[in-house]
Amino acid sequence: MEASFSSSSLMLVTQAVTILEKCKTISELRQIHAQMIKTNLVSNTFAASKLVSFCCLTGDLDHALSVFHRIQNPNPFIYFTLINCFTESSNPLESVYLYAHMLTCLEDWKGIEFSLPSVLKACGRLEAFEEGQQVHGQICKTRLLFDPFVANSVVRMYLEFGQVGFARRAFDKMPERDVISWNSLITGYLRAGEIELARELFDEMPERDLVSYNAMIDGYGKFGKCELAEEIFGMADHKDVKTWTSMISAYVRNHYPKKALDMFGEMLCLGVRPDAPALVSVLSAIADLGFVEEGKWIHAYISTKKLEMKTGFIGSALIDMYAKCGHIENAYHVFRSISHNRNVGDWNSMISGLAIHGLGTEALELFHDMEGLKIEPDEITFLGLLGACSHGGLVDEGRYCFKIMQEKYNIVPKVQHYGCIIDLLSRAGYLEDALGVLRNMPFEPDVLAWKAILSASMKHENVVIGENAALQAIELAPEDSSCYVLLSNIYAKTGRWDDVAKVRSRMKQRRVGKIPGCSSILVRGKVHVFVVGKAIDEKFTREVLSKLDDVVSRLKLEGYQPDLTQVLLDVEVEGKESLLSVHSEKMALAFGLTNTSHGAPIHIVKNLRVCRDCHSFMKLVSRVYNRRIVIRDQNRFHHFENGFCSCKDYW
DNA sequence: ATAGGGTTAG
Repeated sequence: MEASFSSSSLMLVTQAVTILEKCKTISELRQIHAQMIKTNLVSNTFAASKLVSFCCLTGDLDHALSVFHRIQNPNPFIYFTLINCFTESSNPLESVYLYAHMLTCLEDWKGIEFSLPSVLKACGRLEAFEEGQQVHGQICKTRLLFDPFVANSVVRMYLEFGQVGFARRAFDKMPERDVISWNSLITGYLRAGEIELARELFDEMPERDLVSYNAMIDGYGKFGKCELAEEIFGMADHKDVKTWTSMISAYVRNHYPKKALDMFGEMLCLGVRPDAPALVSVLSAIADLGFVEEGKWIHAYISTKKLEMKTGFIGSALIDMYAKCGHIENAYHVFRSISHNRNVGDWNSMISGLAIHGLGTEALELFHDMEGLKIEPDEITFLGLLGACSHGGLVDEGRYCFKIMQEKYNIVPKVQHYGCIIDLLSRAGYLEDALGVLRNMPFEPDVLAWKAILSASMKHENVVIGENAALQAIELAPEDSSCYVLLSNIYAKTGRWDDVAKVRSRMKQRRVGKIPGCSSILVRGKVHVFVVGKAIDEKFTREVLSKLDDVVSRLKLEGYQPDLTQVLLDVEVEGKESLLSVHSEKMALAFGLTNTSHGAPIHIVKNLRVCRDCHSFMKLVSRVYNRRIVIRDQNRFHHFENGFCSCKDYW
């Protein structure tokens, strides 16, 4: 039949291919296919190959395969097209079959090397280690190993299996190594946490390109080695937006948000255009700092550059930034503006945002909408929801979320989810129930679980449970100062000053330092930072202390009595009082009162939890001075207005 | 056809 094709059928082939190229839908494709069968064009290798590629493009893989099996002399390229497609499909096994088929059917193996990276990738996706080794074996027996793409793909496959040792051996046996071989292995080591080995390779490699530096910076950042990341960053002569983003996110991850923000500024000065990942990481730094002005600038930048909010993380990063800067309405505004293209991350950011503002009911409503739209929640959604219930004191709702997460959505709770539910129950006063969950969960209780019980015991004045929880927490995290502080709080509260002293000396012995409380406030575009009794910029200290004196006297007229129960030291009442009155958030507030216009809201960010005395102090100030005060503490927001706090004194 | 950066989380 094929032999009888003449110049006129060649025209038919050309025609068919032209039509195929214009074809848009699967049904059109099927019509063309039918036509090709009628005219026997399917037996023409070229036309049929074209048909196969178009089927692949449209994702109709079954169809592609059935056409393929009728091709009389398939060439390596058509195998390559199919293998490539199947590797990325839900059925990567087919590409291994096709590979075997190819080896037996093709007489001339020229061109098969193009398929090998895909076949190796398919083995990786199938977690078929032995098959992968077999393919590797075949490669070693041929000249294929001299193809850099093939040899590098072998390394890549072993890394995907998590077999760094095998990858290293394949790397060592490569006849030639190019920069990609080195980079692959370096990233492999970094992902496996072998950062020293990665560095050795990095130092050893004959030539480096940009990717080598970027990979090292990112790898160091992910393992908490900011200084080393900085070293590599300094070594890189050329930097692109990924180099900068790697360094910025290293800072973000290791809680140096200010450095991250400065680095972003430097990048802009050098004329490097930020793309979506760069903006997302700087937004996360800004969220940490609570610098809403900077955040608004980024938001405007995104709008003018028309960067897509529907794909990727831009939407959720913006929502998170506004929520963490205390502007929950702006967060909601962004959330609404992307109503047509929301992904689960956008919902999660909004739910968690509502949670930290104590808006539990609103978070639950949002979840309800989400369910209505059939958007599949994930484990982070439930962390947000449980947190929302916890902050809002919604015990039954929290229990319900914990239940449906498992029963309706088949999500196996992680230790964090148990932590949330323990926090929820204990905070609401169900200390015994919380202990029950802690004892029965399929994990060893971690520090945070015990700390949840501990702080709830403080709140509900249960010394016995509290003391035990504190001891457990200290056992698990002897370096964490907050556990000692809470334990000594318990003793202080019951007047057990000897025990307070013991805790303090144990802290000294173990060289555990108490993290100093620290509050910051943004005034006229500049951030001012305060610690107990002083301003970091010392020239403000006197002014602030004297203002604070005035405020305290005025509040006392309104019935303010300092709550001394939370001061740890065994000192005279007067000493306690003076210590309490200069807590960092009070300092920041006093500064805010004098330096912002009357009636303007005051935003403060604090690194620790706000203490009970500061809390009642802020409530009174909000009424007496008629100011809205927004404080973000370690865990959540407090909105003070007209004598009340949004947390309803439940925090 | 093989190598590099991003969100939400007790």
